[in-house]
Amino acid sequence: MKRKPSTEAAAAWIRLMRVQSRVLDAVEQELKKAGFPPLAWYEALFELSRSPAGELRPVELEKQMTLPQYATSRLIDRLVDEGLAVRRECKADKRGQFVEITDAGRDLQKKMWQAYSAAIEKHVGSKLSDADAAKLCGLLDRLGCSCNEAQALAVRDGASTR
Amino acid sequence: MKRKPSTEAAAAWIRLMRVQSRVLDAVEQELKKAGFPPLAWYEALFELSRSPAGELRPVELEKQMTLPQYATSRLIDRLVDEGLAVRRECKADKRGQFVEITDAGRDLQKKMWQAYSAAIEKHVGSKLSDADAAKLCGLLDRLGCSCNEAQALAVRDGASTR
DNA sequence: TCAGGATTGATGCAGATGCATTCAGTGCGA
DNA sequence: TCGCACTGAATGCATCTGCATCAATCCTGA
Repeated sequence: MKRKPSTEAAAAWIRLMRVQSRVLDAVEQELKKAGFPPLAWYEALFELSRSPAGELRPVELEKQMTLPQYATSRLIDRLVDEGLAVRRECKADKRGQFVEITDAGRDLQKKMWQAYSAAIEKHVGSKLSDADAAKLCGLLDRLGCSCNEAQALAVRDGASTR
Repeated sequence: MKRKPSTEAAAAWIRLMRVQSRVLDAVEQELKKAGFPPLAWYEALFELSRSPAGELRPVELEKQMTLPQYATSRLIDRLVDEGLAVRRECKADKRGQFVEITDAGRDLQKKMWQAYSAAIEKHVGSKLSDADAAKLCGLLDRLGCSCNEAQALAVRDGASTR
């Protein structure tokens, strides 16, 4: 009789969990050692910087980053506290607001990309041929109902800014 | 000129992060909806239950689970609070202790496996052929300096208890 | 035009986490 | 056998997270 999750599926599951957490830890550690804030800040700054006017509604940011609403709200608090972004009122919808990246924010995003891209290369790029990386993408996409394209591009586009 | 992290590597990185978090969230949610504690509790109970005497030194547990020391200490606190494990003194090394799983702990571990295995099947098994799952394993292993075998077996062995 | 429901964003609270430190106990070398 | 470095485990503190809830505004349909 076949096992419910096959041996292979179970092994894939556990590796997905373990490997991701190892690799993520490694990358976060490198950022931290370089004196940078957590990855989430980078992601947020990146999303803001690549948006047309350098500003986004919190709701948008939330969607891009797949973060819960309250987490987004607090992340913005921190960015604002550090002068990396500012809140602007939204005339069209008075419930809402815009979050705009500041020059300091753009600057930090670029600096972080140096360290971030190096970490990706070290922990992923250098361990997989491009062809294998592409295969891995394909397999992962089958699990994730596909990351939306915007997100898939988040890192790649960043590359052009270095 | 080639980009430092190739497009493929960057895409693999971002998918690894996003897909893992989606899948993990989904699985954790199902456990929670079924009224169970978090996955970490299962892992700990599983490690304890499969150890020869049903007990482990916190240090061992820590290694199996790749958790920081203080996290292990607190996880054990919670297990003990809920009567799922007990702390026993370690005569051989008075600094240390043993953590022993209780009947209630074994029971919960088995019950959780029902929900857990179903969730793995739903979110991983059903989306990948066994051959693809194996391929995914192979690629992930290249990134993770390989999960150690014990860990790789954590889920699979559990299957035999259902 | 107004009631009622949906959306946007913030926040109080409880629990979890990371970090550094502490304390007890061990074992080795002088 | 003493001193000292190391190991095993707990904990105080600040921060972060998850959850539920709130207030404000918006939208829709009668």
